[in-house]
Amino acid sequence: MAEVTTRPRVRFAPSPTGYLHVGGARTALFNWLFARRHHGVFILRIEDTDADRSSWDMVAGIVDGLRWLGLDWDEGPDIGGPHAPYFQSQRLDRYRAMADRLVREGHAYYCYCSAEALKERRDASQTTGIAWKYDRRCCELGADQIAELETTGAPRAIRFKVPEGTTYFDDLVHGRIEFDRANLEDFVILRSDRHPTYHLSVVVDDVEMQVTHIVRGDDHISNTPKQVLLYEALGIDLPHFAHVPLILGPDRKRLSKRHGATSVLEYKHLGYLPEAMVNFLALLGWSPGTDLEVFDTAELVEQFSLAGISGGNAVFNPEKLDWFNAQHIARLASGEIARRIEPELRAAGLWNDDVLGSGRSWLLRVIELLKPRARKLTDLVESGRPFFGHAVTYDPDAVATHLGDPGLASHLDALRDRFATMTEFAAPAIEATLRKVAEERGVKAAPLIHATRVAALGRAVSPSLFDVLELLGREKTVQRLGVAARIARGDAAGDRF
RNA sequence: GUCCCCAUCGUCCAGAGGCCCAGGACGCGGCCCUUUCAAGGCCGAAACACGGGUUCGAAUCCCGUUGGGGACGCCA
Repeated sequence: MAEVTTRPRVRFAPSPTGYLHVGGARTALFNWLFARRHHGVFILRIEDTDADRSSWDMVAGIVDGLRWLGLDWDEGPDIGGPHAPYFQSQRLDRYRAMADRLVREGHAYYCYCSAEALKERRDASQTTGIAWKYDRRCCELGADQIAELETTGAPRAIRFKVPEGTTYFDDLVHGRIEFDRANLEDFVILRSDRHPTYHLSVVVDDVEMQVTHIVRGDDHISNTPKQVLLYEALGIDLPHFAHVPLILGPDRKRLSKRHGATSVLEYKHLGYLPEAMVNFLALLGWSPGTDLEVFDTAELVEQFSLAGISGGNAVFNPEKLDWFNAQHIARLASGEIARRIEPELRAAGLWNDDVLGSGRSWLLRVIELLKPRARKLTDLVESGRPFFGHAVTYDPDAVATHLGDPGLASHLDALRDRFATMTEFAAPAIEATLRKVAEERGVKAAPLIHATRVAALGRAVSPSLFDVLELLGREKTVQRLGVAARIARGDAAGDRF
């Protein structure tokens, strides 16, 4: 089973639920990576046969999610394509025509059993303990019985007539999978309201859209034999199937809302980079076969192969996602980071239009300094606050441990005076000055450094203090040192917290 | 219940009969660096579910058990 023939055509076919969840995102990603890797076509198709919910609004969440991840499609509802429309709800006539043809050719038949009657029989079989399967009642109807039912105008659905025997298909991730058709019932392909069921619509669309590889979730394995039967009845060669394992929550249950964030867009708002999300998702169930793990999207495209997909389900590991995010932030150019956090900085009232001009390089240097310790973009906004804002918010614990000693006040005053008068306010000189002041006053440098950090930023952790002060600038440093001295004395405590 | 899929460290993966007393990564512990916190470097604890085969040899092949997951709709 050759994985790739010529130019593969794959599709991502979500139901319009309003948002793209993590599992769907990974399925879409695998399809996209495969298409891009082999210069094929990635199709976006909306499976909304069930509903009147076929508006573009309903798919907006999914589309936004895909766009955020950078997964672009070559054919789809918004851009059209040679097989438009890409909303199943707009293709109903095709499914009906196909269902009618299957009846005509003897592969399907009308079923007049009502939903209620079916339920009754199903429930009855439950008590006997025998697994329920449609009893084929309508398949065995005589011509006169059918004629009679037709005259009463009874609603009729169309069922596919499952032949005896065995059905198999060669799955690209699982190998050959066989099903005894005795376990398959005559499934409905067209409801009594003439709307298709999933089995019919996927097959019809995949055939018409010339999909060559069906890459979808594991949960579809048991649907596949029914679809294989449909392909065979239609006399059409099977596409390749690749069923990818599901993503599970920490409790090993299928990932769902109760596991927290499941919409990819939520991750955007939590400060994750799309390239990190893509990287993480790609390696959840797939491996390039090497020890490397951090890849940008282009590298992923280059290495992707369906053969590298593993067969078992994967548990979503948020800590590892965080790590990937940190790795990608560290690799991102500061200018790009600035561009991405601008909205957040603006929203937090921390954006100074200055940074578009003369302050630009200063902004980039601040980001450069903060970058290595950020796991999320939101960390950058948070840790950047004392740099961008004017007011300092003092962490009470930091103040208590590092500015709690009133004896510190005079040292801070001395340091402030020296900072105010030293010539070049740059990191090496700042460090030399501080150490000198400490030495002159007979105190260790460490406590003074810690106190100065709290003075400058209001918190006990930060990048190297001397770099921090240089970027903060002499003016703010001196001013904040003054405030800190008053806090140490106990004067200013009341209005600063 | 029936059918199907899966089974290597807590988690994600590598391993396609000897290279494996099992390798990488996250997380965890320790050390180094150091003004704090990260980053980085080094070290460490941590797994082939179980039982039978096959074979000179099995994490790798076969069977069974157990465990986990999925599907059993006129949902997709």
